[in-house]
Amino acid sequence: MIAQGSIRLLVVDDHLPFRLGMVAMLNDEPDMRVVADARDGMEAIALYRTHCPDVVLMDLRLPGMSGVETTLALREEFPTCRIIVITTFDGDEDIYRALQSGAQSYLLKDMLAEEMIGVIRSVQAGKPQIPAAVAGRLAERMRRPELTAREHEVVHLLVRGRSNKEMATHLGVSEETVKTHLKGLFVKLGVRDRTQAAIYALQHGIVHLD
Amino acid sequence: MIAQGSIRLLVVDDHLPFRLGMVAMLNDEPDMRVVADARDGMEAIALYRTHCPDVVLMDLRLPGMSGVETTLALREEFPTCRIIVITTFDGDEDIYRALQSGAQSYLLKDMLAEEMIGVIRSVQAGKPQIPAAVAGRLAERMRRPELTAREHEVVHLLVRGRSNKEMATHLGVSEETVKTHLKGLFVKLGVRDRTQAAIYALQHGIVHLD
DNA sequence: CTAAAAACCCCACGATTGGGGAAATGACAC
DNA sequence: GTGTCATTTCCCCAATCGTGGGGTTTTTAG
Repeated sequence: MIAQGSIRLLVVDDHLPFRLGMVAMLNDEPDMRVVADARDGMEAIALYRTHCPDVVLMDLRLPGMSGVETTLALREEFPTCRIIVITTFDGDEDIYRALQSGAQSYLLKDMLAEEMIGVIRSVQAGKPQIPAAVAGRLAERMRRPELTAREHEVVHLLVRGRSNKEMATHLGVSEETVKTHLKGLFVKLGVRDRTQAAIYALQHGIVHLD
Repeated sequence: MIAQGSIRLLVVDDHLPFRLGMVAMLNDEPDMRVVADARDGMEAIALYRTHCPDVVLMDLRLPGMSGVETTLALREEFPTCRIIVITTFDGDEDIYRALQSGAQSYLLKDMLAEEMIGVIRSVQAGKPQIPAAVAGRLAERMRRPELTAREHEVVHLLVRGRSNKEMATHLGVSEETVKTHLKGLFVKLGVRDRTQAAIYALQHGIVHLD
């Protein structure tokens, strides 16, 4: 009778050494057991169906479906499933979107084992904890005004290095309109020009390269 | 007589799960043994001194000393030491600098176990192999003209979002001079404006955020 | 339904930036 | 010394960009 209150886990990450390490680290805890591991979103969903784990540990950058897309799909099919994102991305927007899409908590890969273990137990217990470092970033995100749909399109094109004229053509609007959206963007991001806006967007995870 | 031709390894990475996973994966090979693991550069150097491993597996992003700095320090003290960088960074400049600083090969964390194992054996045998994906990026780097010291300073300030005037003040030169350096930068990077240059520099690892 | 808010659109002006070229200095290699 | 290269300064000029303001449409809340 090992696994009476045992927490059954699914690890999703495309790095083999990381998956192996998580398995080793978690199986070392007496009340935890990794029942499966997946290298991408499709595999994660399939394995969730067959194993019905208690908690999923999900990376954000995955080949094919992203971690956020996989989280949304899992929460759609299994509304009660518990997902903890674990990643190196520490942009406030990454954190916000992960929690928004249904994740219960958010861990960074350089955290201590005890912290990770503690968060997993808290999520399993239905009282999810958010590490202080992550909560701080989330607070940053909350202080930033919401971008409009157009502003998101504009900042996306900006990080692709497009000029105002190119954005205008691409969006089917006038160049003056693009400039208006950029103005709003600069104010909301607290920057003064397009270069700072592009860097800010990358740094905070509002837009990703590739 | 297990370890006759056994390869003794040191793993350097700040992510605990990754270190554990590498240890598990490599110790699974009959001819390999992880003799120590470090979470930062200082620890890596200390452990190298006491264990004299055959090959070091080194991450690039470490707290304190970077992977490149640690590699330089190790190669200085132990000119024959063999180092393989293993990281998620795939910018051509990251690869170039790692090999430049004395690393024998370069692996990406999402590669297959067989590929990693094969590269470690080849490095141990004194005939280092570079994975095709990495070699391709390196070729990209070779097609790009070398930046001058000033151009590096300028692109660094550019990624910090500074204006021409601010760069001029910061560098103690005229604004016209800054523009000249920017012109050279645009030509060498194959871009047309500062925003594209900043993005290019980040994407290719010429400058890193933080 | 109406009023307010938000999003979207446009013009005009000054500031900043980018593109062409030219040239002087110093360091360094041949 | 000669030649190459990095660094620096300057010019002119055109294009792009950022900021002021004003205006219209769409959404949302009551």
